[in-house]
Amino acid sequence: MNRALNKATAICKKRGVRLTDLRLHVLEIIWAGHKPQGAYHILETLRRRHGGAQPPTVYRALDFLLEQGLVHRLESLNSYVGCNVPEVNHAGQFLICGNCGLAAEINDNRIEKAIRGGAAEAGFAVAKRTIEVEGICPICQQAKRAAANG
Amino acid sequence: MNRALNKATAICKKRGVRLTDLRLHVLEIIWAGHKPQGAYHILETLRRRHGGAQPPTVYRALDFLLEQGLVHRLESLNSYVGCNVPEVNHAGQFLICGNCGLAAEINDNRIEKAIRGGAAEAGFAVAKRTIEVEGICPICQQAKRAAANG
DNA sequence: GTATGTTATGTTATAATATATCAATTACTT
DNA sequence: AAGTAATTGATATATTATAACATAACATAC
Repeated sequence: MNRALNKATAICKKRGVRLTDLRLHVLEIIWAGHKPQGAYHILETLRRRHGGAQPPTVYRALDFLLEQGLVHRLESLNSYVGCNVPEVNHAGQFLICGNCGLAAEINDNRIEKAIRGGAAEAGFAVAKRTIEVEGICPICQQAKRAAANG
Repeated sequence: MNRALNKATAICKKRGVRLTDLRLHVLEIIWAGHKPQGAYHILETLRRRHGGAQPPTVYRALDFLLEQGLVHRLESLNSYVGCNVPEVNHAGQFLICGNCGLAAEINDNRIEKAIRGGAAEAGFAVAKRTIEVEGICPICQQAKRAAANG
């Protein structure tokens, strides 16, 4: 997490954009959550240190962080998660555990290729991809098996 | 569209589930729209023939239609679109035009395979897939080129 | 054909997510 | 320091979705 925040600071400096206290704080809240965070949950947490925060406060910060690729938005959960590789522009592919709520970002080139291929066949110029797979993560699978056998 | 409604009627009969007037009406509104329809837009339209309709009226009908695979939900648009192949259980893959708003469903096996592969490598048991690609459809691309050249 | 359970709908209220708008402030540039 | 642009504050409201409870329609057994 600290690595992520340091990386974010460095990237913004390099790009000449301003990672203000507020924005950094929102990013910190997202990372600290370990799971995708909803905007209003972020708002609640933010208010502990930032009294008068309102929905636009959070959404603006999120907009900035999304633009800079520092977070991804999960469309199927209406929530936001930190990006591990913000230095490279990419479309996130997510595996979301329906049991524990964890969202793992993967970057599978075959998926990316397959999507580009499918879109190309339809003559479609791709701008943005939303790839979200919901299921059960290995840890929860094992826990369930253990519970069933115990 | 009539074909889609007839197909839906047949499927529901076969499955022993009730495609009531209300549900059929909602399905009809979705197909008539030609584009993904938001729940509240559906509600508005529904009220023309069904006076006291309320949000739950629509959402319940949508739940039913989704369960039966007669419509898909587009997570990135919070909206709903009819399914052309409701007889087979499948995950929809969508190409959404950011210009004209049309959503084309494709069923590319390479994408499906790539996703299964990526998830399997992570030990993830897949339950649901959200594959939505936003971009520009061929028709709008051509229109734009024409406008640029004209 | 009436009781009974089940499924579907009506009705009211509210939760959850997101944006518009305009004013005030802060930071950057010269 | 003045001018400009970017950021934040503040209020209101739009949009999407569900909770909760009452009633109606339908099906089945008796």
